[in-house]
Amino acid sequence: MRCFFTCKILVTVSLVSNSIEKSMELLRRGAEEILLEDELIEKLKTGRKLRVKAGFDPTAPDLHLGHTVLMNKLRQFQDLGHHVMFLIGDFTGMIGDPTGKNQTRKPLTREQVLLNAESYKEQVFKILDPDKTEVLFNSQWMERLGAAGMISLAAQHTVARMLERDDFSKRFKSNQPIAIHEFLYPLIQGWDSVEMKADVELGGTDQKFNLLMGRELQKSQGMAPQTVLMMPILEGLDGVQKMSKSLGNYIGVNESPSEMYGKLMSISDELMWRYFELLSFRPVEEINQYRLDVESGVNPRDIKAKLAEEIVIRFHGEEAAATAHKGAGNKFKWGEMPEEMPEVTIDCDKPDGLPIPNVIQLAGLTKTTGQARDMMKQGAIRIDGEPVKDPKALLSSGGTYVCQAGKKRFARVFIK
RNA sequence: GGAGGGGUUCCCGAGCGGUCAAAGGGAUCAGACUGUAAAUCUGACGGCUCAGCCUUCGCAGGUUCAAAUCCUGCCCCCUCCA
Repeated sequence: MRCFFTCKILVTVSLVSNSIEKSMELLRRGAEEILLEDELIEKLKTGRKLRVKAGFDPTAPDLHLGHTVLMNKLRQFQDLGHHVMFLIGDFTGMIGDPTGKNQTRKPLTREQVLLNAESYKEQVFKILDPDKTEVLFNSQWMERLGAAGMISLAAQHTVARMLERDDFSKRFKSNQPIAIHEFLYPLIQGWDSVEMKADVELGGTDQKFNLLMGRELQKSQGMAPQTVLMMPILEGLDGVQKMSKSLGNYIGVNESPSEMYGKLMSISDELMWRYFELLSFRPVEEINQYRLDVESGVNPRDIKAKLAEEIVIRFHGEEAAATAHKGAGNKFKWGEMPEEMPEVTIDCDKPDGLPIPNVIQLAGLTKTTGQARDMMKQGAIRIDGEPVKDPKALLSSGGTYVCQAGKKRFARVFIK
């Protein structure tokens, strides 16, 4: 806005700086840290297409909303006309990024990596424009580097500096193992930046060390160091730990509209603001207004519904979002059943029928019959909507029953 | 290569001959409450044909009426020295 007034005086200069300021405003949104910001501004001033890099390990084949935080930022660069390079770390994937890990990762096989990479691409293009995105694999140059190259790369850094890194030093201090190859990971990620001639690299804040390594290596190769833009890590449904598949606290981009909607509605009120900040495309002013609304008594649930709707639309379209709303509706209240539920047929070999705990377990509603028994004691098991507490009660063959374990898990069971 | 410490149920972590399916915490699941929330309270949390039975305490043997606990060998991790 400041620029706006100066425009009147210095027309040519300010036209440029005005658009740069606008771009920066967009790029800064949600970003945790930009190293170095002035450097980025200088790069933008040159007016050339910047080479923007973001790398992904094809370790887990399914993208979740946490990944999209970064994608959204990439998309913004793309919209500003820059060159987005989507790097699939097929080579590094075989090492496993040690970031944030308190133990050594299990390496993936080549087949797994390639398979995951394919599915990655597919999902990524729900957000990025495929025509404007260059997809790269780091095996392309890493294989060519060879053992000798690897050693000279490794010579660029010292153990002491590696141990400066928080997760390494923590593991080191607490006597957890660190395998040698894990030290190679940041070096390779940095080397990718050299090979890709990256002007900017995006990554999560947990990637800081790896991202900065790119700068170091680029400098040592006589290149201008890349600007590093870090996005915060999205918390998972629990609101504490980062969203990740292995923790099971995620919302997958491929999940059904009603699942997605339901999960978004189940996040805490506190977390909702965080999701707005990092996932919503709504203007900041609008989100601030929501906050004020809630403070003055508006039910946070209704605001949360707006968020859920926006996200579902992004991945499934308007129409699906409308249905998601209904489908996810009052699913979790006692007495109301979802329209759709898994149907299961169970073979019964006994003349009297099957005990309910066994039916519940066989229908996949609980892992074990013991768990089903425990839930029965608490009145959490319902058959056709009626709580049943007797673990010896039988369901006879030939009948179809709506079985329910807790509020969320349903199945329509036919007993043969 | 040498010396020492350690591997317990999803995770952390007690136990160190019987009363141990194994304290406590976390995570998880369920019930109440509620806004499909959080917080809180309550309960469950190895498996089963469940008032009983079966399988677990790095792995394999052994001692004993009885072992997570004692002995032997092996595997793995960590620390210090070289």
